[in-house]
Amino acid sequence: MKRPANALPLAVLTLLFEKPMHPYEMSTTLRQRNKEESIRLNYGSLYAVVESLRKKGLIVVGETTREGNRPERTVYELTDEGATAMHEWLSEMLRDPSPQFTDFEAALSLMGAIPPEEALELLRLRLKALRLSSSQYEGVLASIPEDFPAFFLIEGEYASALRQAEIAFVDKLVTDLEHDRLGGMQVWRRIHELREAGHAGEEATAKLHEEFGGLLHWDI
Amino acid sequence: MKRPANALPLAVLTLLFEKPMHPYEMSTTLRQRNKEESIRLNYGSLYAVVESLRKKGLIVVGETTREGNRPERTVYELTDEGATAMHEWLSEMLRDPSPQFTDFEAALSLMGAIPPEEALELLRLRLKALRLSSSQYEGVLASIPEDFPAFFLIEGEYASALRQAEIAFVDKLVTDLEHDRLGGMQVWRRIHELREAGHAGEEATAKLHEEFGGLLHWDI
DNA sequence: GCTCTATTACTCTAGCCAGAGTACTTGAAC
DNA sequence: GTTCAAGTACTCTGGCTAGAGTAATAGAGC
Repeated sequence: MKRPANALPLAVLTLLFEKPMHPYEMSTTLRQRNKEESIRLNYGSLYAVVESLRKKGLIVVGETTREGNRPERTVYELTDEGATAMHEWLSEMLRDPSPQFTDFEAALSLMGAIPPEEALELLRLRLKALRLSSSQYEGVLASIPEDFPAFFLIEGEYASALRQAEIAFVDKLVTDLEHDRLGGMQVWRRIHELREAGHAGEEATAKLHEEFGGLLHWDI
Repeated sequence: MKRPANALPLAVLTLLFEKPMHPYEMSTTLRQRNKEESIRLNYGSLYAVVESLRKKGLIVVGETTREGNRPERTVYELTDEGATAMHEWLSEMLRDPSPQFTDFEAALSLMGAIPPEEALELLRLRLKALRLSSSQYEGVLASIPEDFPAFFLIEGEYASALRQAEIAFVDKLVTDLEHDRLGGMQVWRRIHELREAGHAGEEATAKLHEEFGGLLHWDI
C-alpha cells in the first residue's frame, strides 16, 4: 500500500477505529482535539480521502441519515482490512524516519541567491518570530492544569523540541554571519557584487573561478 | 502570489537567476549540487512547474535547440518579474517560520490508536534508525576536506541539528514509557484492554469515563 | 561490430489536495 | 419578528505532483 504524504487518511482510519462517523463529525472531532496543528485538514481533502479509502475497501458506508432539510449524513465504518492498514501504516510512521523536505531546509539550500547581508537580516527576523512562538507555547503550557495527562500533549512537545533546536541553529548561524565566520561567505558575497556590477551567467562564473581558483572545485 | 508547498518552482527561479537553462539541465544541476536532499525533484513535477512559471510570466522561452535526432531542448530565461518573485519568495521562506506537518508529529498525535507496548517497541526501532543515519552523516562529514566551505553544507547541518533534537526527544519518550512515567498512559493502556475484551465505540468510552472520571474532562 | 546499460530529454496520466462555493438551519440580539 | 453570524454538511474545480513511459544516442565490454 502506498503512503500518501498527508496523514489525513490515517487520521480518518484511527477515528473510525474508535467508532463509526460521518465526515463532518470527523472534521469537528479532529479540530476539537487540536489535531489540526499536526495534520493538514480541510473539507475538500477530507471528502476525497474518505471516498478513496472506501474505494480501497478500508472503510464502508454504514447508514445514511437525514435531519430536517439538511444535507444527508453518510456514516462510515472501518473494515477489517482498514483496521489492519491503519495499524501497519501508523506503525511505519512511528518506526521509520523519512526525509521531510521542510521549507526552511529548502530555503537554506537556496540562500545563495540573495546577498549575505540581506539573508542575515531575514534570519534575525526569523529568530525573533521563533522565539515569540516558543514563548507563546510556554504560555499555553503554563495555563494547562498540572495534572493534565502529558500523553495528549506529546505532539506539541515534539514540535517544541524541534523549534528549540531550530532556534539554537539559527542563532549560531546569525552569529557566524555577523562575524564573517562562515566558510564560503567571500564567494557568496562576490557573486552578488559581480551581479551588481552587471556581470552574470557564464561570465561571472569564469571570473569567480579565476578569483577563487581551487576553492570552487569541490562538488562533494 | 501564492506559495506552493513544494520549493521546486523557487529552485527553478534561482537556477535561471544564474543563467538560462533547459529543464533537463536544471534537474542535473540540482542533483549534482545535492539539492535533491532538501527539495523534492522529479521530472513530472519539473516540467509542469516550468510551464506554470512560464504562464505566470516569471520565465520566458529563450531559444530551442536540437542535437541530432534527440528531443528538442527548450531553454528558459528569467524575466524581471521572475527575479522579483524569486527574491520575495526566498526572503519569505527564510524569514517566516511556517507550520510543517511532519510525518512523525502526525504519528505521535495518532499514537493512541495502537497499544503502548507496541508503540514503545516501534519508538525504540526509530531511535536506532535515527542514530544510524546520524552516524552516517558524521561519517560523510569526516570524509569532506577541512577547508570545504561550510556555506555549501548548511542545509545538511540544519537537518542534522533537527535530527539530534528528535533523537533526544524520542530517547526521553522511550525512557518515560519504559518506566510508566507518561501522564495518561493508564487510560491509553485501558482503551486497548477494553478493545481486546470486545468493548469498543461509545460503550468503551462510557466505561472509561466511569473508571477515570474527571481525568477525561480536559479538552484544552 | 554487436549488445547492453546509462544518459539525455522529455510526455502522459491518474490521483491528490486546497480553497472556494453552496445551501440549509439554529440561536442570539436588537 | 427580523436580521445576522455561526454552525452543519457537503460539492466542485482546477492546479499540483508522482511515477511510469517513450524514444533516441553514447560508450563500455566482449
